[in-house]
Amino acid sequence: MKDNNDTKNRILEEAEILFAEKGFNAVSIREVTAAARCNTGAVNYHFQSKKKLYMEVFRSRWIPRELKMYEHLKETLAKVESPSPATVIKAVAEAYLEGPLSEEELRRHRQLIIREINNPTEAFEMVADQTLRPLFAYLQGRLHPYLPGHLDDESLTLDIMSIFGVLLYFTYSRPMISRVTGRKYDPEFKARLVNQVVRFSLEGLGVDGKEGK
Amino acid sequence: MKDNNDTKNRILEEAEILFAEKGFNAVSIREVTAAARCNTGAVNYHFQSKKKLYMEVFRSRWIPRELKMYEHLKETLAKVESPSPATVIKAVAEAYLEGPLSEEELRRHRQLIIREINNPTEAFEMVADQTLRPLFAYLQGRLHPYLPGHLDDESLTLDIMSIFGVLLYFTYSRPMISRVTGRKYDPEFKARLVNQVVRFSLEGLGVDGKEGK
DNA sequence: GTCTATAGCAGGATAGAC
DNA sequence: GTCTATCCTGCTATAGAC
Repeated sequence: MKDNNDTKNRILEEAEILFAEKGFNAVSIREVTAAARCNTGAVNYHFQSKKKLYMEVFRSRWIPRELKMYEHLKETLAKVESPSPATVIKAVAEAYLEGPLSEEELRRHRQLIIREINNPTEAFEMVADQTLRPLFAYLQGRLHPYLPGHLDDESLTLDIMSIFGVLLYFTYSRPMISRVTGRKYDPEFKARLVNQVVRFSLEGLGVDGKEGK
Repeated sequence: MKDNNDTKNRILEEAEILFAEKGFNAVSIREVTAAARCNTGAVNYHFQSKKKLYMEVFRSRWIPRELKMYEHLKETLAKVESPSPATVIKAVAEAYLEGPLSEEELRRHRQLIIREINNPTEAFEMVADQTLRPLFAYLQGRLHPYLPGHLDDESLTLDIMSIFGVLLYFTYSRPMISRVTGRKYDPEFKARLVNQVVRFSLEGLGVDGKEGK
C-alpha cells in the first residue's frame, strides 16, 4: 500500500467533481484524465470502465462522507441527555447545511445525490441501503417517542421527508436562490437558512420551536 | 398553418419525454427521431441543432404549461373573497401536486426543472424570468398582508422557498419515496401528500392550519 | 502502474434526392 | 417538408510498449 494509488485517487477526486458538475453522460474519460493529469488508459486500468468509476465514486467517497455527517450528527446528540425534537432537527440542519464539510464539498455531495434521486442508477440502491434508509430509521426512532400526535409511522415518515425536502432544496437550489432573490450565499445567509429550516420544520412537526433554542 | 408541423410537434413531444427522463446529454437526436418516427434530418431542419431543440421544448411547452398551472391557481383564488394564507397554500399545493396536469406530464415537468435548477443552462434564465420570479412576486404579494410577523421581505421569501422545497421534493423524489417507504404512489397517497404539505407549510409560516381547511 | 496508439463505434450536422 | 447518405468529430475501451 505505498502511495502508488496516487493516480487512482486523483482520478476519483476529479471524476467526482466533474460528475457532480455535469452529470455522468456529459463527462468524458478524457476530461477526467486531463484534470487528473494522467492518460485515459489509467481509468480503464484502475476502474475497468467509466460506469464502474462512477460507482466507485459513490462507494469510496460519497457514502463514507455521508456517514461522516451522520457521525457528526450522532456525536452532537450524544452530548445531550435525551434530546428533544428541536435539538434533533437543529442538529440535522446544521450537519446538512454547515456540517463537517467544506462548502464546495457539500455542494458536490448534494449535486450527486440530486441526480440520483431525479434519475436513479444502480448507485442509488447502494446509497439508499447504506445511508438514506438507516438515517430515516434513526431519526424516526429519535423523534417517535416525543411526537404522540403521530399515531401512525407514515405521518412521521412524511414529516421527516418534508424536513429533508427543505434541507435538500436549500442546498441544491443555491444558484437558483441567489438568482431569484439576488442575495449572496454567504455564511451569514447560511446561518439564517439553518434557523429558517429549524423553525419551519419544528412548527411543521407541531412542536414549539423555542423549546430547544 | 396546415397540419404540416405534425412532425415538428411529434419531435418536440418525444424530445421532452426523453430529455426529462435522461437529461440532455444522455439523449441522442437519433433516439428522438426514432421515437418520433422520422429521420434525423428533420430535427436539424426544424430546430437547427439539438441544443436549440432543447431550448424550444422549454419555450413552447414547459413555460406555457407552467403558466397554465398559475392560471389554475389564480382562478381558484379568484373565487374566494380575500383568501387567507391557508387557502393560498392549499391552492398552490393542489396546483403543484394534483393540478391540471396528468401524473406523467407533471413528473416530466418536474424532472426538467430539477435538472435546470441543479445544473443551469440558458434555459434556466428564460424560465426564471417568465415563470419563477413572477410566481414568487405574486405569492409574496398575496401573503404579505396576512403575515405581520414577517417584518422584512427576506423572511417571507425564505418561507415561500421552503414551501416550494417541500413541494418540489415530493414530486421529484417520488421514486425515492416509494423505494424508501415501500409505499405506492397512488391517488390516495397523493392526496395525503397535499394535506401533509399544507399542514407542514402553514405551521411553518406560523399560521393556524385549521383556519382555511 | 502508466503511457501511446489505435480499433471500433456513435453522435451531430450537412448536402442533396425526392 | 421529409428522406437517405455521408462527413467528421469525439467517445470508450483495448493492446501492447516502457
